[in-house]
Amino acid sequence: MFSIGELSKRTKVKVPTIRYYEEMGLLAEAERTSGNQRRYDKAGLERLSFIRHARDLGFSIEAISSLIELQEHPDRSCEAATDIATSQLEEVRAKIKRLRTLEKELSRISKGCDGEGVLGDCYVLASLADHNLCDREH
Amino acid sequence: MFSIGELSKRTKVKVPTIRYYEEMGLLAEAERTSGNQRRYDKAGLERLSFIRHARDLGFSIEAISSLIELQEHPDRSCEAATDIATSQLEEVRAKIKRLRTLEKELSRISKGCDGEGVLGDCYVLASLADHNLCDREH
DNA sequence: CTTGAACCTCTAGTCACTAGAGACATTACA
DNA sequence: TGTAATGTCTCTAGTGACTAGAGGTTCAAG
Repeated sequence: MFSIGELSKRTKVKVPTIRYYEEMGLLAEAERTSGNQRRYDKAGLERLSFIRHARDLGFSIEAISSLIELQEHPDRSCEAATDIATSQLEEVRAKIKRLRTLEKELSRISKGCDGEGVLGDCYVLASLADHNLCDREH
Repeated sequence: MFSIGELSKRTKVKVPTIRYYEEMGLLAEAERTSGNQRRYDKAGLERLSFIRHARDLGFSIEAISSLIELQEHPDRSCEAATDIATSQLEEVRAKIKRLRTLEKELSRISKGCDGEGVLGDCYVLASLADHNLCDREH
């Protein structure tokens, strides 16, 4: 059994974040010492590692909740879990696509201005003021 | 002179968002009718278009504030504006990089599981539980 | 047995909005 | 001119996923 600080060190999840996850129902309520401090075991560590890993991959708290619920029924079909992962993948791909468009636009804007002139003629500001100067929609 | 709703239609920025921008100091306080309703002119429209466009490109409210301040001194060097745009571009590139890593990882996880088995053997859940199953850091 | 670090709960703040309540203003039409 | 519908006003609270801080308690080392 170890303390919340120890759990924090091992998982690299900050202490207040662990308490937050408990409040959100991602982590079961921890056992307590007689002095009301949380104590964790290996199961708690594994659960939090799972959450941390999923968060790193961009899964929302809600999605993680669903995944955890699924974990608790190992006999069921794993279609639902695969669905969640796939839709997360789609979201990531959509974000990448959008960011690539922005990248092109921003790089065009940055390049258009060498930073040496005066703001009155600045291409950065002009581009932002006038959408028509853009190559494409975004 | 036109109303906030009209301005909203023309810029595609929602009415409460316009009021929010005013509160945040991005938009000057609008003139009012005798009945206390906001009225805008061409200058207000242009200013809001600028803000909208910059937000679309992912600039933070704070960055936009700086850009607007710069706009008000057309005699100064445009280096600062270029800096803001460039750092925004760097942020976007960093995000893309990170998301690409996630994409690879998620696609590996999704592919590992055809959704036909049972949760107890689900590769999606196993991958999330055990970081060691990952190809690389993320 | 004392000290100091770690822990507890609770509230409030972050960002960029969004939603809703309840009251007042404007506009279109009869 | 009357009225009904739509628009607008302010204010408060909620979103997601935390983070920061106050003020108090408990633990572990020496």
